[in-house]
Amino acid sequence: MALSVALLAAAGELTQRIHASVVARGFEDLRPAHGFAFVRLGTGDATATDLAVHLGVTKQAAGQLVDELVRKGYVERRPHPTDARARLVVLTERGRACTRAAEDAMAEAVRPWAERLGEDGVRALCEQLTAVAPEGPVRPAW
Amino acid sequence: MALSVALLAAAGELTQRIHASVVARGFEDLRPAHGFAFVRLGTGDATATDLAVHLGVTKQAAGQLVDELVRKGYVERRPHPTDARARLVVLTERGRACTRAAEDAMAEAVRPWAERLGEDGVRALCEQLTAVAPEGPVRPAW
DNA sequence: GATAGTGGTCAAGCTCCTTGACTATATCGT
DNA sequence: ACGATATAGTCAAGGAGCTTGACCACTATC
Repeated sequence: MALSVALLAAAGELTQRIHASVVARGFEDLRPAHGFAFVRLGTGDATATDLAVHLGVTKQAAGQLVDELVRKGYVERRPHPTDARARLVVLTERGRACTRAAEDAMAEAVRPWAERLGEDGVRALCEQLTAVAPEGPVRPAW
Repeated sequence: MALSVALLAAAGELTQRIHASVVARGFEDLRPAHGFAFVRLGTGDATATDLAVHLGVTKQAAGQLVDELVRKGYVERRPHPTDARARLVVLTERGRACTRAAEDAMAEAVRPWAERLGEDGVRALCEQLTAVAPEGPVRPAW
């Protein structure tokens, strides 16, 4: 019980820290939700529909999100190599820079834990957490 | 880095499980966000403004949330004992029943961890997580 | 080659939250 | 005591982000 509450509170705090750090590095026009999109977009093989599935929203909502990220210069659309209906959504250089900032912020945020748990402890904790959410990082959606 | 991702994913998954369980017990007109409000309301001494601070939203938004919960029968407003401007927001019996359902769901969701970590391990993990978010459970807000 | 399925877009509407303005009560300073 | 300032709450209007529904273009299946 208390563990659940602590986990949710920690996740909320972690999200805010990451976001604050990303904003501080000059990416002021993003919200925390965009980070979850970037995780999927990072592989370079995502379509808008893939993104919709990953985020747990409709494909229309995903399309609007992509529009916004294109307008702000974080991603661009490219023709899909094998499917003329689809369009790949890939990160621009700015998008990759933002991704690096978020990764740095994440590493920074968990540094105290890493020091306390040690490398093996972190890996073990990671595996336990992953066991709960095997599908990878989806948008929390509350 | 991976730890952050795993933590966020676990929190999202945990939220969905708790919500699904609460809905399954007959509280179908609530969203996960309401749970964060119930945490603050449980103490019985909360005003709408207290709730706003706890959730990180404006007092107007908190007031609308309270209106909704009153309409659905989960809380009721009472005059504040010492401040004629303020009104206490307290859980009804239905509200308390829902809180118990959520607590059960939380305990259920972390049972596998409890078995694996042991009582001391859970407490230690709890403390580490709490160290990151000392303010208690606030709404994640992404 | 007809038929059903999938990727994407357009349009309308809804929900929840915001900002701004306002009233009533409380608190503080002198 | 009393005026100035701060706080609890409400009303109103607007906006961001999501939804549903309809639709077109292309793909896959038989």
